[in-house]
Amino acid sequence: MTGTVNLSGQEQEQAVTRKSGVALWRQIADQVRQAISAGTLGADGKLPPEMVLSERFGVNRHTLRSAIAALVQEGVLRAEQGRGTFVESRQKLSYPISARTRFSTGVRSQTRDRRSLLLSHAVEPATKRVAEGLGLTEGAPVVRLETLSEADDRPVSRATSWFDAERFPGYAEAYAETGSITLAFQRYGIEDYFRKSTLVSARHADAADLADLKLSAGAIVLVAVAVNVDADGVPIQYAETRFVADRVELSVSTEA
Amino acid sequence: MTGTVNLSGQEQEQAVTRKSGVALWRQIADQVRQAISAGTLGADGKLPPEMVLSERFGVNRHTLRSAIAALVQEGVLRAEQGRGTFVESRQKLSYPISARTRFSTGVRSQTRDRRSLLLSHAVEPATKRVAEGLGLTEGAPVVRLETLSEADDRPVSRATSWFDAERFPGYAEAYAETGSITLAFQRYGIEDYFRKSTLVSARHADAADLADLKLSAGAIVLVAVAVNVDADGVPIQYAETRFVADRVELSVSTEA
DNA sequence: CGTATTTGTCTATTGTTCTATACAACCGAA
DNA sequence: TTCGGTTGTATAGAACAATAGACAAATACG
Repeated sequence: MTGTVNLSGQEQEQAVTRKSGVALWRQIADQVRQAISAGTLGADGKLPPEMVLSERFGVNRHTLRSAIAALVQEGVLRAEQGRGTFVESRQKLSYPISARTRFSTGVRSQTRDRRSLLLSHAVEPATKRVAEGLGLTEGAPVVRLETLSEADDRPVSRATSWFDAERFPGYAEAYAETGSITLAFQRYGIEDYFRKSTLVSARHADAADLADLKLSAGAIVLVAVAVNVDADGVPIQYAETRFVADRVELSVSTEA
Repeated sequence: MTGTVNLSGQEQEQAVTRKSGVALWRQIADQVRQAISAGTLGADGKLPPEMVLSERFGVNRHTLRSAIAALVQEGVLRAEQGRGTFVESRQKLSYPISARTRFSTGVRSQTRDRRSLLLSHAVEPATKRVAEGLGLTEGAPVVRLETLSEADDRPVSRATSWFDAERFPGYAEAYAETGSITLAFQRYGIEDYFRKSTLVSARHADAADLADLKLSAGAIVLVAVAVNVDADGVPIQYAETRFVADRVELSVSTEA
């Protein structure tokens, strides 16, 4: 039985690990960002002075300033000389995952402005993984969509979707015109569809996602690999979505 | 429309970001570990030579060696002088999340040996967050359990659970004797219970979790915050589980 | 106005990370 | 045994991260 156990992992602080791959300023930036999300730091909209925080984390003031600078760069904090450092944005978006999951609709109430951008699209042969997800044979033609979602003018997710190119020819154009997966499906006579399965994992963002999601190196993404099926249970969409872990949580409701 | 888009984010490689908080060797270690999990690297059990990998990632051989050293330390790889570097363990555990989620049972078929350890326990007043989860008033006495789960002698998750101390007096002892949440509940007449909700997020592991889960600094944990309810819908357990992101994925099934 | 508080800038020093080059040790096969 | 391929070790310099101390600039408040 250990003596010192942190209460919950979300309510603790002041725990940095030295000389091990991740710079102190980044560890602190991550913790501060998280504490702001949890409301345990800057609940009144204002951060404690740099001297106080640097002592609390046990680092030099300059190291702490590097962490704050990173968060200012991200738009999480705003520093004003002589006045203090203030919280600029706090809320985490909560994405519901259920049989009726439609990412574009679930978050509508939580944010003012939500947009989806089509970055690129292509028709290509299905890889083994995609073929399995869509129930096709490997090498069958599929439409690939690369999309970016923003909320309040800040990127929140980056998705790659695949569709059966034979069943949904010109899907990319349909999506581009409607700006919605649901509306594009309606053009093919699909009035309703369901989320069959979702695999959730987490990892460091790769270079491409870092750029698209405007993150700094070392940032974490939540990865959701999902299969959507039509009313007959036939797979119609295979998608991998990378969410900015700092801004998003996935809510799995399993009520009957 | 960008021209260069990586196929899926899981099938790409060779993308490190310089001078930004996370050491190159750690970024590479993360990517190699991930590629091994995905089967895109070392599928034949053997890794490409250090020279090949270092060129592929665009770094010095020594930097790449640091990454490999970290993975050897973690038990992912095994290096043999003169022969090469070999994959030691590969599989990711998949944890199902549904109304019937019982973490201890879902993974049984995927692994030979699975154990849960009770690290510590205590009775304490409920924080606001815990009280809300359990439907109690803030400050009401709750039992807190700190547990660690291992599969094949390697830590996979670290959980903190809270229970109503008035309804479940001595719950910690019941758990210690049975080694199971489900069996412990049966002592209080609860034959069945359901997962009401699960919030999934991701973050860097804090110092305490790094130690318990035997991770190196900068590692990522998947965080699942869950509420279990009894047959009447009354909350009986509030839990926060941190999974080692490199070894675990969460599977959300939403079939009707 | 004057003072305390707070963020911003500067210089210097030390330790870690990354690069570069070279060579040793080991394995497997000709 | 010899040789090519591979991992292991050593050394030195460049770039970055962290510490330290001092002071400037802006704000808030009496």
